[in-house]
Amino acid sequence: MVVTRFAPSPTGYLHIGGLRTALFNWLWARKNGGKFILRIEDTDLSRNSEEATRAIIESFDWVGLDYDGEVAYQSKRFDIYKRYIQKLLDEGKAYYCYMSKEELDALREEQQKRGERPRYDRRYRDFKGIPPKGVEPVVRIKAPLHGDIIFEDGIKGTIVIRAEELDDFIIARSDKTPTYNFVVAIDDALMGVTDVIRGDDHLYNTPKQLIVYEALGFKVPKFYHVPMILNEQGKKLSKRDGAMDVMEYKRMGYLPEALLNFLVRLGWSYGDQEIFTIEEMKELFDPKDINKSASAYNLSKLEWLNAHYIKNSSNERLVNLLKDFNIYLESHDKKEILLDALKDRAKTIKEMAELAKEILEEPENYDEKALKKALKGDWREILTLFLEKLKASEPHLPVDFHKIIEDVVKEKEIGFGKIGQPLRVALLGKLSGPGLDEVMAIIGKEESIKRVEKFLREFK
RNA sequence: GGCCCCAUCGUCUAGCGGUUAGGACACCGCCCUUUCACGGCGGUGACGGGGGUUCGAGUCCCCCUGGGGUCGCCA
Repeated sequence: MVVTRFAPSPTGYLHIGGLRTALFNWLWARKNGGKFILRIEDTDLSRNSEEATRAIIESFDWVGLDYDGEVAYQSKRFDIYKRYIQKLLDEGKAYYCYMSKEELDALREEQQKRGERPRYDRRYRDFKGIPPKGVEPVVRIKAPLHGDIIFEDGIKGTIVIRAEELDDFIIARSDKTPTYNFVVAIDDALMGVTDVIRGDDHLYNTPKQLIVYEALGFKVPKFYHVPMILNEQGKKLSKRDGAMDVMEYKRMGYLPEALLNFLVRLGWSYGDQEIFTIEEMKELFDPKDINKSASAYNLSKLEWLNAHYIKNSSNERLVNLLKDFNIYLESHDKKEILLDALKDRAKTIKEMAELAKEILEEPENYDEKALKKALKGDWREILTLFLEKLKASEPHLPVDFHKIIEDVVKEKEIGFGKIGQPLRVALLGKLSGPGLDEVMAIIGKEESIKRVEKFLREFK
């Protein structure tokens, strides 16, 4: 059975890079009918926030990622870790180190000055004497002194780290709390995790965790280190790059499946396919196909995908989504026409809401450029004639309104543009938007008359 | 700086020794059209550089260059 996990530290919202690794893990587990575990890495008690955990779960809910079992909190498993620390101590595979932080800092500084790699010098590794008083020791694990640590990364290939690059890293702080590299290995082993898919900033942690696996005799999982996501400039993604928080995408009017589709294609591909339903992702995804190089985030691709998914959304769903942007269409009798017209031109739900507003509400002002184009020739005459015919009929559907426009065009022997432009500005205040017959059908005969009359009054 | 990883159009990518180097986004044209979009058609545009190996290299090897990661009692 395949067991994967997403193991964030609760230090803030879930960002899109995190969501992508979560997605990869989730897909792999779901594809194989396995388990996907959500585990909160909160061993550093001073940096936790429940808020952050809630934010992560909220994001999961929004995009539709589910996890198996309860959320695991490492802070609630300290007794387990303590047993293993004691075990290693008893077996002589770990030891107390009485070096203070100050001493350590001094040592590091000195090494740096000499141009050496800062590393603990293992001075307490085989310490037999009397420990110094007043120092709460940390526990360090005995890392191999020589040789190579080798592992096969499912994405990067064979990784070789020389033992000399590692030191006896701390597995328990002086306040007795266990550290990350230690608990990760234990939890992954105890929870039966078979495939670890994580950011490649963890690549260097892997040999450390391997040391723990080795010391405890645990079975080693398969590792996949996925390259990071870069910003649009090809630099490391940071808070300054705008939308990092997954929930921000909801607020901007993106559909969860668009975000997921976008993220799955960042670093992974399946031939020339661009559009993937969740089902297709599950069917086709394989972590071994993930690229080795980092990929840059690009918003216009996301927008394109979002537009695609909006186009293919049911109007019923759109009505619901629009509520978040203060557009309430349930009881609007022409909502189908409105939604169908807007679907093709909105890149986000937010944009769709804005466009809807522009149609539903009488224009407050008229675009300058649009006016210049509209107030030409005998526009007044044309609109007046149109108004006359509009009042004399009972139009409901777009075709009905179209017929009226057509009549005017025929009678005055003009092109559609001659009436189209002034009428469009009168109705919408600008030159773009859905077809005029549709617009009028949506707002109705009376509102159309009202807007044209107002326009006629305003511009003599 | 040490160690490690990476390198195809602007961007996401296909390519797994023999291709006119393909697709997508973006961009630019044309068509459709009462406008703006949508859609359709077409176009510009890439193997970072240098050495090898080979009959043949985007594909394999080495070096350089350029990016990135990491060197915590953070995760």
